[in-house]
Amino acid sequence: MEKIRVRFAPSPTGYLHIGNARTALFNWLFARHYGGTFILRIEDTDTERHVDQAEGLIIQDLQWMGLDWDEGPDKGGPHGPYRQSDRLGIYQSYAQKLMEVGRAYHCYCTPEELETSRQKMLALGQTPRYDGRCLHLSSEQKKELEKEGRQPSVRFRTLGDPVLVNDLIRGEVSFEGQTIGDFIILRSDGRAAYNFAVVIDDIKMEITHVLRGEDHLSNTPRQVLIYQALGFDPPKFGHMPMILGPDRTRLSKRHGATSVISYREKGYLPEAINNYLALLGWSSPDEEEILPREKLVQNFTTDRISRSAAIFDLTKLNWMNGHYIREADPDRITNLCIPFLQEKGYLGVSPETVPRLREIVTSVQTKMSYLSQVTEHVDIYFEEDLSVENDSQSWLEMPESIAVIQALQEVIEDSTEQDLSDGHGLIKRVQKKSAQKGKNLYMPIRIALTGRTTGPELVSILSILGRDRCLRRIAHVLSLEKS
RNA sequence: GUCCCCAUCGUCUAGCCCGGUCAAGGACAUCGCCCUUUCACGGCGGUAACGGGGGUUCGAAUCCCCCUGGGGACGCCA
Repeated sequence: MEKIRVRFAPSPTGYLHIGNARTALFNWLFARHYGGTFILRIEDTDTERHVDQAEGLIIQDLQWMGLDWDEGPDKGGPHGPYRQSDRLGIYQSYAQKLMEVGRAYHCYCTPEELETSRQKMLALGQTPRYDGRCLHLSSEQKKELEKEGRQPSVRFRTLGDPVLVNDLIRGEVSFEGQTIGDFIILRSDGRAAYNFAVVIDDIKMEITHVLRGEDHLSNTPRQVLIYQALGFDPPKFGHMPMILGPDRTRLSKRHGATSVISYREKGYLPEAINNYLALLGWSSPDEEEILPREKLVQNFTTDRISRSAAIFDLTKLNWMNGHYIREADPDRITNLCIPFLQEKGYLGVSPETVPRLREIVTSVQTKMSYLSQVTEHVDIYFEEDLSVENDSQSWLEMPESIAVIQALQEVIEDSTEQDLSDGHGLIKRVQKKSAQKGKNLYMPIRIALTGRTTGPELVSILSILGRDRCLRRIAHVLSLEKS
């Protein structure tokens, strides 16, 4: 069997988008499953939309996701260069070849002229397509147009025959030849247009499989035509279902966070992003949903990619991320939470000055869907002035509760710091002293220490807070009662 | 408008290719119960879907056609 070679070809116009991330992931999984080669190629022929930092950001995101490539602009390889802007000469020589065999020609139309003709056809209810007016220009006419200052672009010449695309996911798809107009392969400034550059690159880089979004399906016949005109076999195509927003339109900024980096910054784990994205348009043959990356690699085949578009469901991502957080090593989670705690000002000058940081974070590890939520849960350890919430208030109106809190105060006063780390023993003593048990015992303690009816386990709170802060809070709550 | 793709619970999906084992399975969400000093986690259970209409067939979620609905493409963007 031939060695599989696939590529991910982003254009550096911004952050790595969730949809592109899934494309990258599927290609990577496919390559790794079959022991093939995964190539990163930068499609930067669009100088207008080019963003300087974008390539680096995209590379960072891919690395964060753990999608490593075997050939690419940063590491080279036998089929480089891997940036389209460095390959312009290659495209031009192939365009020249097409001109020589009569499958491409100069077009002198201006973008404005093309736009008006497009509008006209649209108004007539026709498929907008180039009318071929420059195909039969004589050399005199060309000279005239060039005198006007027009720089020609190069158009591929279509023949009107239907085009068959054999798609791994969709099966045979046929396109009417008449609906495909002659399209531009080289712009008037000499840069290659997308449909041309991809084909040339995929040929030169010996790409065997092209897995991409369904939005590219209707481009495919154009590309197939180029392969045929050049005498090459097209690679195998697989057009993956789109990812849509909750309103069933293409996922975009107005649906909220759509860049990988925004999820990273909110504290999503790469394994959760990978796992969730894998399930958008693909399912495992064993029907499992929690799939670590090795399992993903092992189970991934294109025949289990679905055909219908999928809606990006943040709720399920949150569940899955929460799952991976719970499963993760506490030290790792602690480290990942530090930036959020610092930003909130909880860590002072340096994380090391906060004792028991690990216990603090792990005491709330089961409660988070994403790591930035850590601050909402650990405020009880850091905020000095804790207000008493409404539903806690009614507990404080009961004399029994106050008695428990007073008992707690006395017990802690008689305790050492060491005793505080043995919360069970300490609470037992409060129980004896106050003669309360169950909720009536624990709720007042919780409220005295945190001002709330919900939170981490009491024993963690006791030991994390320590003797002094416990006493301060108890005194505070009791003083509220008296006033 | 034209071309192309798609159509199973609210959402992601299994099943469809090779029709009967599907009174349609799982997951998220939701509801209830249990566990539990609280919340969360976890466990158990419930509600919930084959878009519509025609065929073919003894039998259709599965095959065919039409309709409807959704998406994509139609650029000197990728």
